[in-house]
Amino acid sequence: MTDPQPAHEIEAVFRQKGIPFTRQRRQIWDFFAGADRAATITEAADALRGEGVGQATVYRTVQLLSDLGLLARVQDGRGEICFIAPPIGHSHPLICGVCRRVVRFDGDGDVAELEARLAEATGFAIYGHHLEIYGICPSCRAAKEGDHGE
Amino acid sequence: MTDPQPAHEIEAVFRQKGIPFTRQRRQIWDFFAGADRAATITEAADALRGEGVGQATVYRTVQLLSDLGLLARVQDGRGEICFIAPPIGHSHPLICGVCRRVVRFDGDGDVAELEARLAEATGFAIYGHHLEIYGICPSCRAAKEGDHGE
DNA sequence: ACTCCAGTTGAGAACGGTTCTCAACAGTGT
DNA sequence: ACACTGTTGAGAACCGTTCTCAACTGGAGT
Ligand SMILES: [Mn+2]
Ligand SMILES: [Mn+2]
Ligand SMILES: [Zn+2]
Ligand SMILES: [Zn+2]
Repeated sequence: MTDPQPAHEIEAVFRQKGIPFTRQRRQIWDFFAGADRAATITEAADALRGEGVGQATVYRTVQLLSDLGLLARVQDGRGEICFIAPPIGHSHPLICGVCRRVVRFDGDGDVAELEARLAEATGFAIYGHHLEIYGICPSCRAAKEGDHGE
Repeated sequence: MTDPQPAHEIEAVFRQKGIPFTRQRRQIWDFFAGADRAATITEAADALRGEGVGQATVYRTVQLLSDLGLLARVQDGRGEICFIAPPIGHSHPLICGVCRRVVRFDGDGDVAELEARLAEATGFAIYGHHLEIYGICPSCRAAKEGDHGE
């Protein structure tokens, strides 16, 4: 439940919509799906530069995957915009502010009541939310304590 | 409780830290505090261009105010990065995806239990969160229905 | 197999938001 | 008045992102 969708399932989504799933698109998907932490577009472009994927294609494909709901945009501890391949279904990221490792969770139960109260109180028609939680992962905590100094 | 802090209270924060509260910094604060909706840095720079505030100063000051926790970064319906002057105390934004009007609320009660569960389950040391809720405000909804078409 | 064709790709140019430079300026203390 | 420190802003530089357009790809039709 925390593993991202394999490429062949993504390919099915593409086919169903009549969108070609090219070699480059697979490589870009694999880059994000294979990472256990959030990555920036620049990092993806750099990693795939030597693999026969142009940077324009990386930008275009990240945009495409985001539009299809197959990539989620988050921000790391320093406010950098990163992307992650979410697992099947709806979830939210718990992000390590140091190494950007991501653990997904489902927090909708907690937010649903809140949204109902807000809709009632404000008259807004609520259509979405954005919830990220930040922390320091166990291994980064250990590394920090090993660090002599604060 | 939903009004932003007046400039003289901000000035007190600056003084207490020994940071000059210049004319330009006041103008930039007033721009964000006076708006009832999220605004981009570019919009602030454009609005203050003729008022004797350079764009470099706008960027520097938004950075400074954010560092001091006096401005919050959010994103609008199209993913644009905007800033808002939060009211006294901790809160979260409910943002209209059409006009970017912002209503603040306190959702920490709902998130606290979730965070405790996550800390327990993952071993992360949680230090913060980012929660935004998106909707369409009553007036934009009315405008949309008045619109003939979907 | 050959052609057709709409969609995709990538090198490089263009673009535009953000940051940097540095000389002028403002404020404070002596 | 003077020195000193921090701020400001016009313009240049920077760099991440988007655009251009010719070459390419792959599927459909014949
Ligand atoms: Mn959710
Ligand atoms: Mn909160
Ligand atoms: Zn970590
Ligand atoms: Zn609205």
